[in-house]
Amino acid sequence: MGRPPCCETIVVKKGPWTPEEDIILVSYIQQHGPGNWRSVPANTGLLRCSKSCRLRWTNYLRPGIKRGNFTQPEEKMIVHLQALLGNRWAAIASYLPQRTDNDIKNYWNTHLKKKLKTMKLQNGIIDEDNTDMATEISSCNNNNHRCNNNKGQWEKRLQTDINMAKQALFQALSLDQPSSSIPNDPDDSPKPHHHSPTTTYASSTVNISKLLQNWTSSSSSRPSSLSNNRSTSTGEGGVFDHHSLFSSNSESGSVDEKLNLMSETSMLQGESKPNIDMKTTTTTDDHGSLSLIEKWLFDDQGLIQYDDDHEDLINLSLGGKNNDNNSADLF
DNA sequence: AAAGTATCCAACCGCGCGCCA
DNA sequence: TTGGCGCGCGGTTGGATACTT
Repeated sequence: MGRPPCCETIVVKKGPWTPEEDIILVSYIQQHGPGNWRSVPANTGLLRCSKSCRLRWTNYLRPGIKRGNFTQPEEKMIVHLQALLGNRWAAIASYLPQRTDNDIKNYWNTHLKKKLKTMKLQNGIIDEDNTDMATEISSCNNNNHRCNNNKGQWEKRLQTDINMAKQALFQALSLDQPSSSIPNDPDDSPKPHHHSPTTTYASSTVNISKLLQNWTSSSSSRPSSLSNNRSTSTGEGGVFDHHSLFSSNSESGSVDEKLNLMSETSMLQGESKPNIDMKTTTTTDDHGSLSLIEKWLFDDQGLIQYDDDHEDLINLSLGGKNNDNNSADLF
């Protein structure tokens, strides 16, 4: 025992993060790497609970995050995967390395759900909202007590299939390739999470304070909080919104420093997104059989050839009867 | 132009799992 | 073995913004 409670004893700040808090968090993570969240508030002086720090990092500050408009391929992929996995956003997000589960969840709830519903109606499919395959799977997932018997079984199959499909998917899709804000390891080799403090700009508290000074001096033009600045959330963004965060009245010197920080930050790319249980392994013999799921994922090449029309989407999500059959096989 | 309503999304909350003492 | 904690996940909330009347 002996682990002290998380953050119940200290006063924690809630609500939107300020740029200052962001930079403190980023610089700390640059030095120490993500993880050990409990120590973050203590070591940084942030009046945030560890959970909040982790959330802020994973959903907003983490390098490689793409924000704003979802592309058609992404949209289709989400629909497809949602039908396959249910509301397991973390699992879905593992297929879209640039998107956070929170982002995907939000996008689903605000856009796709509505879109699909509309399309179902247009197609004369009158089911009370939650009777499509996706929600069946989802509700099953969410009601373990009811579905336990099946769950273990299908999840095993599912994960085996998914692991196989995953790699193939990425190869086939080359998701959103360009420049993507995806981790930009020049040599594509994995990087350790931790970086030598001596080499990172933000590791210097002096430099951090310079940054803060710049913000303070330009406070008239800067938003009260990054997260409150809508334009940032829809920008081409990446990581945290460099433009707004670092725009200010940037004099040349500080610009370089800021850029340094940006590039250093992007070196943290190794930070892992939740991976869909790779530990459940894919043995080599698995490769022999393309599962139903995998076929379904790739069927009609919906993920590769993108028509913008609605029918495509609804086909993907509802899968017509084919998918129902497939799902029936699953369970 | 103002008020009301809808939409979006960052952040919070609570729960479950796995690890550790 | 057990109980507590950290972490990750999914659901929900609330404030800001956009749209409509």
